[in-house]
Amino acid sequence: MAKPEILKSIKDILDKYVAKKNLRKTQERYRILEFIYDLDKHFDVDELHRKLKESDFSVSKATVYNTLELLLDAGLVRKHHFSNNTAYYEKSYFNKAHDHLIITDRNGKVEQIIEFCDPRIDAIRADLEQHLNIHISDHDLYFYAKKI
Amino acid sequence: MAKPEILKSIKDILDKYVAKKNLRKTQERYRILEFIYDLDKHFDVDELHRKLKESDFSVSKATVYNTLELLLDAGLVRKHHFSNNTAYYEKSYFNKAHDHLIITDRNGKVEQIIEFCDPRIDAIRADLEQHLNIHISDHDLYFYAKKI
DNA sequence: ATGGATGCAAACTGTTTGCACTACT
DNA sequence: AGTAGTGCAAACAGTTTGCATCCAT
Repeated sequence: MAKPEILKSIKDILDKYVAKKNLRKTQERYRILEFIYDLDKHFDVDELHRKLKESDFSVSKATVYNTLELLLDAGLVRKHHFSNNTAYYEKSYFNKAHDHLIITDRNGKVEQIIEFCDPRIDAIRADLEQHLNIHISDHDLYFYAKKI
Repeated sequence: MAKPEILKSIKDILDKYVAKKNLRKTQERYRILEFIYDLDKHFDVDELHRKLKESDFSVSKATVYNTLELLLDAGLVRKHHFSNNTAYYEKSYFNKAHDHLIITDRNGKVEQIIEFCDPRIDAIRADLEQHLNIHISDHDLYFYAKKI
């Protein structure tokens, strides 16, 4: 179970987001948010949908997609595309920006994800922004290693 | 049209690859390879298939997929997953390893791709390899900026 | 009570697969 | 001649969409 103060903070963020956008405070949105913050690794939509079903709270896949989209926009989750065609998500609050080392098996299936954070990325980013006179909103850095 | 010496080199690489793997030297493989090396930007499978059809040489989508897989394994093309569920490809020979700045419109649709290369990535990679005692085979670095 | 959100199923898109036919070796 | 490779269409997986129903406001 996520720590109570974290739970409070993320609900608060969702409250504000929902209020600002004039959306409704549905059970689904809050339950899915809490559920995600109880997970400790990256997950795909199917996995989340299945685990929600296994828990007491079952929702449709459409709602999972909708809610993830909303949480993404609210900055409460991050979305990743590793080197296959499935999107992966992870909670993002109290979980500072980071990069990934993806370890796959021989077939390219994701086996393990190691997170790290390196300040040199921000330096590259700053240089790019200055050099091209643009604003970079985000980045993805993935290193790949194959399991022997 | 790609420079003749480049054409010669890439055909040579494919020749050797095909010979080593005991595969056949089909028209399709060589024509698609040449075609890709005439393109100057990233492309997805659909685009390549369409452009091939528009040119004199039409092949099936299955063959496009098969051939890209083969060229990928031969090291003649690179494959990317930007922040959507389509795979993008690009020629890789005489086109040194590089990273990407993806500029999208408000809807997240890819508008422009700027390539760059920064040695700091290799430094990060080397540190990771040493620290975790693994071999990193590859990496993807994408910076994202939205068109105003 | 109103209409935004959900659930379900159908549609869609990118990719993979199976099988008859073609053409390299 | 033998069989890897191709073309086509059907199957698949992940995601999106349409519409009837439900429930937060």
